[in-house]
Amino acid sequence: MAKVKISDVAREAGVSLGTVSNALNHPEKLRPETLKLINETINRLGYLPNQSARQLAGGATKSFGLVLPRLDHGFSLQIASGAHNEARKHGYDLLIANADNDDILEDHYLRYFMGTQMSGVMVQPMAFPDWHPAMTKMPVPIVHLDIHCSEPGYYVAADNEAQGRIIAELAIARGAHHIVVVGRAAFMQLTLRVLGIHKALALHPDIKIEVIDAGEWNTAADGYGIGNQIAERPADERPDFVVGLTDVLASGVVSALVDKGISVPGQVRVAGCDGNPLAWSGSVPLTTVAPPGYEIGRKGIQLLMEQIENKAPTKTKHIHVSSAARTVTAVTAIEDINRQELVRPFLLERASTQASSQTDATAINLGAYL
Amino acid sequence: MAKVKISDVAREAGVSLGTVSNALNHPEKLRPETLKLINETINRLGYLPNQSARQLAGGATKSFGLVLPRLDHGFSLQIASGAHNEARKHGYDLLIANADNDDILEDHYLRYFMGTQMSGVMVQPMAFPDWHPAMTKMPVPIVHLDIHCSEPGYYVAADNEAQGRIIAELAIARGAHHIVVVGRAAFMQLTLRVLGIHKALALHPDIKIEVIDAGEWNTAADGYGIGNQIAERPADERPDFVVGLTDVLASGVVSALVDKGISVPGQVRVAGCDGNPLAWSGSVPLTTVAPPGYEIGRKGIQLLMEQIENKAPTKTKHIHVSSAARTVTAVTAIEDINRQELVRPFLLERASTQASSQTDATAINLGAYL
DNA sequence: CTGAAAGCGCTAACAT
DNA sequence: ATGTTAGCGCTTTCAG
Repeated sequence: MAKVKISDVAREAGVSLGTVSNALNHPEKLRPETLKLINETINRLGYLPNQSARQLAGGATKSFGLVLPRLDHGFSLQIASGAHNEARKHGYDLLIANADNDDILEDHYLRYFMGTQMSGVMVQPMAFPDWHPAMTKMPVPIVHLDIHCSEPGYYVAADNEAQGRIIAELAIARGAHHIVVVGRAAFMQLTLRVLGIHKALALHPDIKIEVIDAGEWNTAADGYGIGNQIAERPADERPDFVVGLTDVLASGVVSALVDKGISVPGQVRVAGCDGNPLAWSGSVPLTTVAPPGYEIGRKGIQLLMEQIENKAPTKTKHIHVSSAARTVTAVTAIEDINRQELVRPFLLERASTQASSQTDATAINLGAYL
Repeated sequence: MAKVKISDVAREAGVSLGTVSNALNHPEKLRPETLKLINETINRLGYLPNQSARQLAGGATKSFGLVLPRLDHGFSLQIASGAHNEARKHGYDLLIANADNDDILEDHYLRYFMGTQMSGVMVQPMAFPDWHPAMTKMPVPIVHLDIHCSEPGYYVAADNEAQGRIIAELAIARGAHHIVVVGRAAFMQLTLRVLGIHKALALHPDIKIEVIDAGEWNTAADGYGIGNQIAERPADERPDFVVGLTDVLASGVVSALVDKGISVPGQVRVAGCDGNPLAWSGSVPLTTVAPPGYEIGRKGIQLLMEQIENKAPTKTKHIHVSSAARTVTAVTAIEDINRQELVRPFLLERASTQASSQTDATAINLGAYL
């Protein structure tokens, strides 16, 4: 129980405290034999450097914090994975906190990380983040994932316009003549998807496109309703390709269609648009466009590194300003950068749009999400 | 960038430094109005307590560390989830580190957490852990997950014997007359599974049981080989139920059987035994017995709490023993407890053993792993 | 409630 | 190459 500390090691090894510290932080400065002696002593005593003390004294930490909204979604895990690999590559540790769908917890961990003198923090914010203006000008580099935003800050997100474009291109490739886009473009993201679809289709004036902007919440039930409506049309007015702005919507459409005896993908192909894993679970595995979590995580760390490196000059080295003059508002010196990185999503084609039936749909899923 | 510190808050709020500290740690000791004033100032200045300093000064941390071997396996995520919820319930934070299948990293994070003055640390060790004897008597409560071990320490794992028993009971329920158990019981875990199977079957002397202990690595290829061998037997010597000691093995068996034109589960039912998600991806979704990750995570935190509470008396409060006498070997005072908790696994029945074909196999998967 | 002061264990100068 | 020392920011006394 008695904690072994650096001075114990020094005493036991018969060297000075500073030497042990050097053995830990600048081993190259020691004579190999001294180093060896010290390391042996460290192991013998089971000494563990007190990280808190190191950080307090040293400043830097060489570790990043990542706050995730949940751990049960492949996308977040991909982010964690990409972030971790990139961080290790730069010699940094990555600590992950699970906000568990709770925005208070999210905030809590965010502050915790910033207070731990992490070198940087990343967060995949919960839906509709309510930015503390303070957050923006925090003393620690921070990157927001999976979200676009015009506020100053660093953001990495999937390219929603590309998401739409990709799905439209698939429709074209599958020989669609009449496409119906389903869903209420209530948020920026969805609007961008619609935009992408239109852009891709602009090159194909022969293809008929129709947007059904019904329902308010983009629920599966909304999708089901729209699917029903489509099913009841005379065959020649029926689309041959339906795009759901979200996968939930699309899967509702599939259910309705199948219930009405319309074959998917035989008579109508259906695709979602956001890589939601639930897309596996329906009766017909749903084609979708998944955001590349791994890349987003990687990119996020890269932006963190960038901030760290640019900021390097800011050496606050023992500048003993008179206490009175220390007006904290000097903080505004931070440039109000807005940096947004978009990462291209990728197509996950499954049974709901396939030309011929294939059996390996599940394998594809696993590759993408596990 | 200039970090706001507690003294800044004190000055701005016109109170003393100690009062701000109290506002943070013992708010009940302050007059409500002072508290409010201080909190406002804290927000206004964007003050973030330096966690490193707090820990250094205060000792405790109210947070746990969890080292996971990987983030891409449902089991580990379940652990994380269960651990997180239980930790929050006790008012603790949970920080997760991903060792990424690298035992050096695992060790690194373990030490990191211990050095961070975490209140406790949990680890789901990589296969074949090579216990540092030191680890056992660390200054921080530690719990090992997903592993049995007779070394002193705290362990929470799935009940492997139950795992075998459950699968055997399923076989019985499905009317098996001739069961083949496939796999090399190379490790304790697998041996226990076999034991469980035998125990369950002991009550049914009419059922024929056969163990094929082939291959050395329990690979899918091994399973395939055994599957082939089974397929080639005359129909009356062929088992009607095959249990793979691991899912990988079982899926190899399924492949071989199907390739030889033997229907699964029509002619032969096959089940795995360890809840590996890959069990979804084969041509026939595989029945398996999954370890209850969530429960294991929960239980782990409970053991941590237990250690913390028992250890409470150990107040090392400023006992200024003479430096010379401070022999570190006093550590041995820790009782060499060996505490093992077993958690019962649960059956995930899928197509490979089902009586009638069902379609919701995927839904079951999602429920279990996402 | 204030003010002052003693550390917590370590790092990074600065000497030697 | 090694020893010495001044903090890092905070929590806790303890006496007003």
